[in-house]
Amino acid sequence: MLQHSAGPSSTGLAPVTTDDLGSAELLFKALASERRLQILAWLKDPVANFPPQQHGDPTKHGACNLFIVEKLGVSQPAASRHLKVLVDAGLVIPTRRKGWTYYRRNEDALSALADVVGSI
Amino acid sequence: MLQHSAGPSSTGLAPVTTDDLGSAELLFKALASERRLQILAWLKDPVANFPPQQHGDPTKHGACNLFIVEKLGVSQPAASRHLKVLVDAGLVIPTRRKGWTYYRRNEDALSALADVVGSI
DNA sequence: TAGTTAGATAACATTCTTGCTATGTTGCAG
DNA sequence: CTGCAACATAGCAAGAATGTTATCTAACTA
Repeated sequence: MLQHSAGPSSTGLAPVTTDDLGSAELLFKALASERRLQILAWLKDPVANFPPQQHGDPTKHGACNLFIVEKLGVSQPAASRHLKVLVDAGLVIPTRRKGWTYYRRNEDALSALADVVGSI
Repeated sequence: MLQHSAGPSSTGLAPVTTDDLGSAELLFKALASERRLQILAWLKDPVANFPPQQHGDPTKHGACNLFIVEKLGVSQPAASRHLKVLVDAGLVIPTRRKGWTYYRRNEDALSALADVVGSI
């Protein structure tokens, strides 16, 4: 079971109720940032968008935090907080392995977004 | 910040390019507020959600500003600014008639949201 | 013309967001 | 154990968001 920080639920999937304005707001807030949208776009294809990783499978666990930091062009803590926003919204899944942390898209949550938008 | 100044277009339809992170950010910012989501939800059915209007056709032009202000429970200027954010994002269309202003959903723009979300 | 009403704008305070630097914390290497 | 690398957290400053009250403008009405 993939478990991490203080996500809204222990399943890693955002508990989206299509008529719950509060959780919809949380999702939209996470998306309301060009940097975070950029991260999500990059994570669509980690292999193409990031340097080759020696240590983790990009297609399986996602891109290494370091690469995201570097490509974002902001300080490491700033990037870290952006990633936390995405993780807290359930849109991205972190994996800690050895000394590194990998991030990948949560395609289930991203698909569920369509329902949320459809309910607006 | 991006350019936008006047309303995105005189047609009332947002110029959404699905791969433009900037305009997607603008849309999500507009949606990243429980109050504004609430307004959009109410405007789905103006007749059901607002008192009867003597002066404008709710189904045609939307709900009167006054009713939205009152139902939101915030001051008139605060509600006015929320509505402006929605209008600027192209999600809501204002109609000025006589002394009143009516607001209705821009269903075209709201439908286009699905594409934006699908492109994330 | 004067008064009233709808609604936008101005000015301001408070809170949230986002950037930074500095410092913890954790795990691997020597 | 000691040092280093990866990354999270703390603390702070600047800008944006959101609320307020006060004011301005436009249109209707007496």
